[in-house]
Amino acid sequence: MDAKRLARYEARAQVIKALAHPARLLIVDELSQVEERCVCELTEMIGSDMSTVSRHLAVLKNAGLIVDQKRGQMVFYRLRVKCLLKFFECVESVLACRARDQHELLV
Amino acid sequence: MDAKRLARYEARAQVIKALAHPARLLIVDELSQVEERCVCELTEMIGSDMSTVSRHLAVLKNAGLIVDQKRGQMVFYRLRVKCLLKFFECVESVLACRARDQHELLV
DNA sequence: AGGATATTTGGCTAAATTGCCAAGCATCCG
DNA sequence: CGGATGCTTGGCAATTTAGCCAAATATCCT
Repeated sequence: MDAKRLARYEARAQVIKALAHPARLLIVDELSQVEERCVCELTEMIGSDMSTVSRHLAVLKNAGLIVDQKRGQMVFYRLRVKCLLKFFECVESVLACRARDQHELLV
Repeated sequence: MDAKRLARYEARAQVIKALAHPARLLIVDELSQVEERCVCELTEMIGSDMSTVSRHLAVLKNAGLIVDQKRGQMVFYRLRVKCLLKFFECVESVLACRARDQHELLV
């Protein structure tokens, strides 16, 4: 694999890796529906320590998927790209396909 | 996060995690162009040990993204879902967005 | 049978990821 | 000022992931 091609796949992998966690998927899913959420709201929804959620948000931000905005003592996050729904449609079709095959095995 | 929602995000995360590696992205990219490839061809393209590539292929297969078919002593892999191109379009738009922002910082 | 080729798997080590607690920082309120 | 609130960061332990070599398996060829 030549250096240029490798660099491109590494850049893609970084973005995809940022999405590869249940809590971060919840965050992205939520932000695709409500414009913005503060850390405390997301922490409530996810149900783990706020420090953990803060780190998840940092991963998503670092990957360029979300942006933050501080207002008062709260920090609000929102999506930076809108195409993630198509993304998830594809993931769901993989899951549906897999479920169908497993069902056929049982018959 | 209730159990059902968690289960769904975990299933999604497993699929996405399978894609979150440069070598596996190369494999998927290649298979979106050429119908099928044997392990030896992919090993040649990636440039690491065949055992490593075989493990990457197992990850993708386990996630339901590719299927294998043995013919003679060779094993051929092909994509099981066709929607991955849309997937990558989205990733690319994230990267483009990020690049634009970084460029603006320099100006 | 016996050697060559293609692939997978076991075993190991190094590195990355995750999640919690505690501590730090900034902002608000009394 | 001083305490409370919202969030981030340092530090640590547990788990997962990645990649290599060597060994095992399967198929092909002679």
